[in-house]
Amino acid sequence: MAKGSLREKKERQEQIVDCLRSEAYWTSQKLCNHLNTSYRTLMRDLAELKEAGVPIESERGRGGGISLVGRWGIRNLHLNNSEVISLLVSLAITESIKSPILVDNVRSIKNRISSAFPIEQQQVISKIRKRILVGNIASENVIRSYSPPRQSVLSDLTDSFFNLNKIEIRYLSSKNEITDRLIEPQMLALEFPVWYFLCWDELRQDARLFRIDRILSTKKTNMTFKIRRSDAFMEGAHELFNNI
Amino acid sequence: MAKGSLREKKERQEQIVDCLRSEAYWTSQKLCNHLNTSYRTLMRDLAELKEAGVPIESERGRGGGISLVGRWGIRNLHLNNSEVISLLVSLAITESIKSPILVDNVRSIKNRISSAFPIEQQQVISKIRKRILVGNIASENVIRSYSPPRQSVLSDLTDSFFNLNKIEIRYLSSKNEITDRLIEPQMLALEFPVWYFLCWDELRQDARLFRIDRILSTKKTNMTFKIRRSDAFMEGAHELFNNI
DNA sequence: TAATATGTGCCACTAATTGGCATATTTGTG
DNA sequence: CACAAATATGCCAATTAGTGGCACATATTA
Repeated sequence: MAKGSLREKKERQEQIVDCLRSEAYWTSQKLCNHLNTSYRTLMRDLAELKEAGVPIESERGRGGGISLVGRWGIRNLHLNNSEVISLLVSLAITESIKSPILVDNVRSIKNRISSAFPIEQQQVISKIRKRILVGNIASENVIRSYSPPRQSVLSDLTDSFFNLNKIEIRYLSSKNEITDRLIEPQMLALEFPVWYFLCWDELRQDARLFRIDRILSTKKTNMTFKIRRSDAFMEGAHELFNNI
Repeated sequence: MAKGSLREKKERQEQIVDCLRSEAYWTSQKLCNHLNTSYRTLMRDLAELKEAGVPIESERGRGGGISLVGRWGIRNLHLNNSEVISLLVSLAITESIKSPILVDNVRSIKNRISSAFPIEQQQVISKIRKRILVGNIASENVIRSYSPPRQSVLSDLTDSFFNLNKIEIRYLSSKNEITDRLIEPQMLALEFPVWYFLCWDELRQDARLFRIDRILSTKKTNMTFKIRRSDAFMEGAHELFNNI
């Protein structure tokens, strides 16, 4: 390549974004100087960055210049499956709270995060989102009777939920009766701060609701299950819950 | 460059990551084939990607291969100032709920998101984080008496909070007395779902707590203020609140 | 109208990228 | 233990993608 180019293209483009982030307004001259690069190359870089989706805005004419719209950027954030879900659930919770300080932003962030993933992953994420519901704060009664569930029970259940594995549970009903069940954890619902599993009960061949802290113990199985139509699990609860 | 190279480096490296995300295991041969590139170039790309922080793992020897650790990736997510804060607040809220399904992930995501920003921004973010507190769910009394604040009041207050501008407010005290005050919104605290502003009250020259839905109206000013030591605003509340 | 910005097409120069080859190095298997 | 299958690396010649300079277009403001 031509004279004076020491760093490589990629690095230089990152520098440009960093510059634009650190100060609100730049002119191309100032940037050329700062980066020690030619005007022509700068303009090419800017064009490439814009094409790549970096929200760079430029104003022509006297008093014009170059600026970055979202001046805060996340680069290269690698998350695993359950971290993505946590992130989305977290935003959904915040949204459901209708906390005025945040609510405007939260929805758009949720969508932006979702669409920041590659398309194939978006479909997977979207499927999981449909299986998680967030409602209102639980009633005082429920909150008072709520106790945090055991960690092992919890991880078994979430595994089972994500991997679509049937699971055996020992459950303490609200009438204080202990029963053993084989269930398909179809959906998850949150009524602050209590989680419920909306399940298909194999033995009773019907939909059942299980409060997570009332599940006493679990036993994994290798049997898999398929997602059922959500209608059965929602029965008039549509107004109470929202998908994440 | 040498034969058969149609796309550019950057694009090819993105393709590599996409491949690794779409399937759990690849061998270099398979990747070379798929990308129509030479082995040598592939290895160089992999090295570069690793250096750039992409969590690629490779196992040598028979049965070895190349894989991506976090197979879900966000690329190029551009957020503005308040969106970043919303995201972090949202995660903090989730964390404070101690919702067992998420709590393990949430803390690590929070940190990963924070550190995914350029260093200069990390400092700014960290300063704001110190000014936002999250406590427990408000008491039933408070929840019952809570009404969502007016949007205009809200946006004035958040502007004032982020830009460090003093602001005049008309406040309805818990004794139902209406007073006018000039305040510095130093900190924000959440007791689910109620937000409080921890402020320096100019006229009374003391720290005061304002419940957001009791602020009747606001009037912006151009006066700026400085962050004060948080001690005055916390007074024994340290155990009740956590920074986001 | 002049001054000051960004945006673009063209072209020659060249250094950064590429691919091939040889060679380590690691690991599992018969 | 020897062999096979994988990743990892150094070197070098070929070449192309990237660069910079120049001229010109276009937009905006004073």
